[in-house]
Amino acid sequence: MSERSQPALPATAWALLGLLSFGRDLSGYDLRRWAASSLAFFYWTPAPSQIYAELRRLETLGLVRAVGPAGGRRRKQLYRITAKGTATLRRWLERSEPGPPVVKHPTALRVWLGHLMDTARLRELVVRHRDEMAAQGEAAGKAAAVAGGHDGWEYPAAITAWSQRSFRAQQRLADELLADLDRIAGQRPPSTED
Amino acid sequence: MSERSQPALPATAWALLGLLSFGRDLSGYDLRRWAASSLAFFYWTPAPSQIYAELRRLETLGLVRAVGPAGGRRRKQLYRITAKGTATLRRWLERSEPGPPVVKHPTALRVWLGHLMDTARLRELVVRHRDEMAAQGEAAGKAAAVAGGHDGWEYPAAITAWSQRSFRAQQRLADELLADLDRIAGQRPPSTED
DNA sequence: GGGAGCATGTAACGGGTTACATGATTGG
DNA sequence: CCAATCATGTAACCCGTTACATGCTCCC
Repeated sequence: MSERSQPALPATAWALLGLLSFGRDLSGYDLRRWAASSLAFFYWTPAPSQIYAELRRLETLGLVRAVGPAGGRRRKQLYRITAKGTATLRRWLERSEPGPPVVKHPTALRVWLGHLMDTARLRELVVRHRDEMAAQGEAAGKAAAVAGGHDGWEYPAAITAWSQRSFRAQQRLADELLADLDRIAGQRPPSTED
Repeated sequence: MSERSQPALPATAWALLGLLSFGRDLSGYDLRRWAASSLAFFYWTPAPSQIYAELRRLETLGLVRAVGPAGGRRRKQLYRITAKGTATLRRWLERSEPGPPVVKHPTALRVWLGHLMDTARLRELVVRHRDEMAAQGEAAGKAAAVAGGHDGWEYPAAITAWSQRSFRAQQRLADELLADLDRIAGQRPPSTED
């Protein structure tokens, strides 16, 4: 028991353990899809190859265990979290510091560099971003509805609802930004104002 | 002129060119600090070592040019964007597709896994997140005020103002999430409700 | 039987981080 | 003169992506 500090696993490992912590047996493929439709809203989706690689590592560490294909005949390797895996994840959640949310917003970057861009194109990019946020909001809403149905899924339901509200907020922010953009575009050209 | 498609530079390169596109001569150190106090709000801050490495690459590509230390005696290498650098950046802004904003939200991840956590600790994490958003909002507000002063900085001013509003929105979202958390915590234990 | 989606993987690459080292300059 | 900050860099590492390969299974 000299394992005082955590094994220092990469983010993918914690994400996968988290997905498995809800008690289902899942394949790499399942994990990818589920991550894409829930984790993706507030965290991130690892590439498939990374998922499979990480699953093998977790297995050698004894944090997950390969279980026989449930359905039967498909060549589909299912994984189940072990007691040790749950304990490790729980310890990580309790002990590690969350750190600040990381955002990387390509559209905002372009607005920031608006002085180098065509104003019409810039505006169009922001409009597309706003529409994208609306679409994401809908997707999150569906995920929230699904999670809300299950017993014991109160937390995923809460966080997907939060995601939905977050996307809606970003929609509004994009609209406000568009107003600012129009104001700037109206002032920039040698205008005949006043 | 066979350079039809972009040189496919990494994100750091575009960030640095962007910082330099405002016309000032900057050192690696300056770039780091300025990135940390503006770009960081909506994009990201590369590690110092990465900045210096990338600057050398940009120089060999002829996109930036080393200029003599302005102040004089300090051992401080300043860089200036070249005409080719501006043209390349401009072309990238016009041609490349922004892609979706990427968020990686460690606190949301923990809420999502709330079933493995102590409710009091979870609540505390969200409170800390909210306070952090408030602090960031203030920082963005200051950056917006600075940018608002300069002529020709309308776009940075707009995007920092947008950042500020974004942080405020996240504050509110965190408060709503706290309410949800309390609701869940109130229901979970074998309660005497009704 | 053939195509669409399922399912798992390999190999190469590089971007970015972490940790560390070094010296110069400034201010008390 | 000493400490703090400024300023630049090296070296090692590895996570994660991209591109590609493979075969299975279902269904028409």
